[in-house]
Amino acid sequence: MLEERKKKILQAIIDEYINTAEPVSSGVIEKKYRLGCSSATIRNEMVELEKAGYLEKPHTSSGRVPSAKGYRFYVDELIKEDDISLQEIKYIQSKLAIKVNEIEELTRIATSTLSEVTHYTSVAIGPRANFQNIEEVKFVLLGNRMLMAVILTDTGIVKETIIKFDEDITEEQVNTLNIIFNNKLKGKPLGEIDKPLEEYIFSEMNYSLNVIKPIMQQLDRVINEDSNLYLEGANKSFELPEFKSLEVARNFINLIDTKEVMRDLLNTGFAKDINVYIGDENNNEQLKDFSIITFKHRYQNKDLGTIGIIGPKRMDYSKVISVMKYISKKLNGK
Amino acid sequence: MLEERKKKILQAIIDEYINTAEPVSSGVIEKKYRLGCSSATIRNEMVELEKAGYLEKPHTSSGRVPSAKGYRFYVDELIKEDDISLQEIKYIQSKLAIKVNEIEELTRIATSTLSEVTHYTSVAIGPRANFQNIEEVKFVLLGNRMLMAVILTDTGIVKETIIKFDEDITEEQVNTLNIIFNNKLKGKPLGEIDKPLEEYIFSEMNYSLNVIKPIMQQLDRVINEDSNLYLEGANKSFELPEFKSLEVARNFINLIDTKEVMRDLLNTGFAKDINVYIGDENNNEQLKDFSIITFKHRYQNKDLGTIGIIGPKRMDYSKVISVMKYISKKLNGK
DNA sequence: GTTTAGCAATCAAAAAGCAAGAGTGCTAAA
DNA sequence: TTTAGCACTCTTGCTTTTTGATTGCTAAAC
Repeated sequence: MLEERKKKILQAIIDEYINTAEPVSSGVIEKKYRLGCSSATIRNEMVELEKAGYLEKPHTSSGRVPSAKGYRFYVDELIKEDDISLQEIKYIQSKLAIKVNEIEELTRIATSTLSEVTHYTSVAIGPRANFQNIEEVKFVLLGNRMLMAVILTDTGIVKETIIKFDEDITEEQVNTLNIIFNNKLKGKPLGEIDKPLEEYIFSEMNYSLNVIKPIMQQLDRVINEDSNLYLEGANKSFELPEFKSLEVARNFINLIDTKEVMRDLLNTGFAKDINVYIGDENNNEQLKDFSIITFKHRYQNKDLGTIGIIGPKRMDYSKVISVMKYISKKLNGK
Repeated sequence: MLEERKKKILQAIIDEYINTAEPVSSGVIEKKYRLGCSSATIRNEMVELEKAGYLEKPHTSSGRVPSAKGYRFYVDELIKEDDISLQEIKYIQSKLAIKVNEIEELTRIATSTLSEVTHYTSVAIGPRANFQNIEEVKFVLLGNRMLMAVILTDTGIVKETIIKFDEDITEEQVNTLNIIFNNKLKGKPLGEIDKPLEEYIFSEMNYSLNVIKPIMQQLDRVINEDSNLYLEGANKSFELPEFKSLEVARNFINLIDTKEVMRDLLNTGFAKDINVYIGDENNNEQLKDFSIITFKHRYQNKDLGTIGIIGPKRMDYSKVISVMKYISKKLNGK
C-alpha cells in the first residue's frame, strides 16, 4: 500500500498527464497542486513511485509518465466519483428521452451520446443471440416465392430474415409453418435450433424438402451471424496528441477495422458493472497503446448488448466511467 | 488537344507517379519508358505540359507531379482498358457466386470484394427509397402490442419496421390494415406515403387513431431514413505513403466519419457508368487530397444502390475502373 | 529523521550549418 | 527540332550547436 502523500502525488501526476499529455515534472506538481511540500520532496517521492512501478520516465532528464500499473491503481483507488456536469446530465437525458421502437436504435443513440459527451470514440455491439429465448416465430409470404421469417425473443429483440424459393409457396403452407415452428420453438433459446429439431420438423411436414431446407439454413445463418457493430466518433480520436504518431494512428485504424477483434473485446468478461482494460492488460499486443472501457446495456437484467469507449491509455477515466454509469442507469430504467 | 508525344510523356509521368508516389524526373522517363527522345527533349515537353496545367512542380528543382487537370485528362483519354488479371476475375467470380437472399448482403459482398481486389477503401450505400414502387405491404402481429410492417418493393428490397402500441391489437385489426394499405399503396412509389394518404386511411378505418397514427409515423420514418452506409478496408488507405501526412490522415478519417458527406458523394450525378471525381472537382474542400470513383449497383436497370472507392488522388485509375466495370457487369447479370 | 535549497549533470528537441545529389532551365551546337 | 553540357536551385540527410527543462545528489536547515 501507498502512504497518503504518495497517493496524492500519484493522483496529481496522472491528473496532470491526462490533461496535458506531457511528461509531468516535480515543478508543476509543486506549483499547480499545492501539496504542501517542495519540488525536491516530490522528486524524492517520485523516485520511489517509479521504483514501485507506478511511474515511468521517457528519458533521464524528463518528467514522469504513468505506467500501466499506475493507471490501474488510479482507476481502482483514486478515481473521482460522479465526474459529470449538470449540463452533461441534461444532454444525456434529452438524447435518451427519444421514444424508439427498436432496441438497436436505442443502442445506437446511447453509443453516439457517449461519444459526444466524452469526446472519445465509442463502439457497441448487439446481444449474443444464442442465449435469448424465442417468444414467437412468424412467417410472412412476400409475393409468391419469398418468405420472411420473423423471430421475437424475450428480450424484445426482433430478428428477421428472408428466404427465396424456386417454387411457389401457398398461404396454407405458411400457416402450417407458423403452427409447427411455434409449437416446437416457443420458449426455447435461439441457440437450440439445430439438427435434431430440423429432423423433427422434416418428419412433421408432409411437403417438399425444398421448402424446409432453405428455411432451416437461413434461420441457422441469421441466428449465428455476428450482431452489428456500431462505431461512433472515430475522428474524435484523431484530434488527440497521441495520434500524431503515425504508428499509433495506424494501429487504431487496424483495430477498429478488424471487426473480429472488436467483437472479442466487447464480448469478454463482465464481472463488474464497468470494465476497464488498460493497454495490453488483456494480452493483446494490438491494444498496447489503448484503453477500453465497456458496460453491458441491460434492461430488467436482460442483456441487450455491450457499449464501450476506446481511446488512448491516457484517458479521462473519471469522466468516462461517470458518464457510463449514468447512461447505464438511464438505459436500465427505460 | 495534345500532340501524340506529349500524351505519351504525360501518360508515362502519371503511370510512374501512380507507382512510386515520388515526383517524376525527365531522367527516369527517358530510361524506363524509352520514348525515343532524350531527357532534354522530355524536359522541354514537360515545361509545356506544365504551362498547359497538366503537371505541377513541388519546388523548382524537383520532378513533376500530375495536377488535377492532368489526372482528369489521364482518366478521360489515357486510361488502360481491361486492366484486370485472370486471377482477379476468378476471385471476383468466386465471391459473387455465393447465393444471397437479401440484396444488402450482395452489396456488402461486392463492396468488400472491390476493396480486396483494388487495395483501396471501398464504400457503399443502399438505394434511395423514394423512387421505389410498393409491391406489397404486410403487417405482422408480434405479441399483443407490437406490429411489424413489412414493405416489399419492385426492386426486391424489403423494408421492415416495428411499431409498439400502448393498447392491444387484434388479429382482425391487422387483417383490416393489410387490406386497406395494400389496396391503397400497391404500385405507388414509396415517397408517396404522405399526408393526404394518411387522411384517407383515417377515414377508411373505423377504429382508434391510437393505432393508425404511430403506424404512419413509423412508416414515414423508415421510408425517409437514410440507407445504411458500408465501409470496407479503411486500414488499406493507411498503408499508402500519402497517409504519412498527419493532415491527410485526419482529413480522411473526418471524411469517412461524417456520414452525410459520404451519402452526398454516393448519391450525386450518374451520367456515366463509372463516375470519377478527382480531388475537389466537386467543390468540396474536404476532398482536395482524395479521389472518388463510383458506380451504380444495377440489376435489370433497377437501382440497388451505389458502390465506390475512395483513395488518394494518385489512385490506380485504370485498375479501379476496370475492376468496377467487371463487378458492375457481374452484378447486373445476377 | 525529514525536508529543502542549490547546483552540476543529463538529454531531448530545436536551430543552424553543411555536403551531397537530384533535377531543372538555359545555351549553344548538332 | 533535338540534344549535350553545365550552372543554378533546392531538398534531403547528416552533424553540430544551442537551449532549456528536469533530474539526482549533496549538504544544510528544520
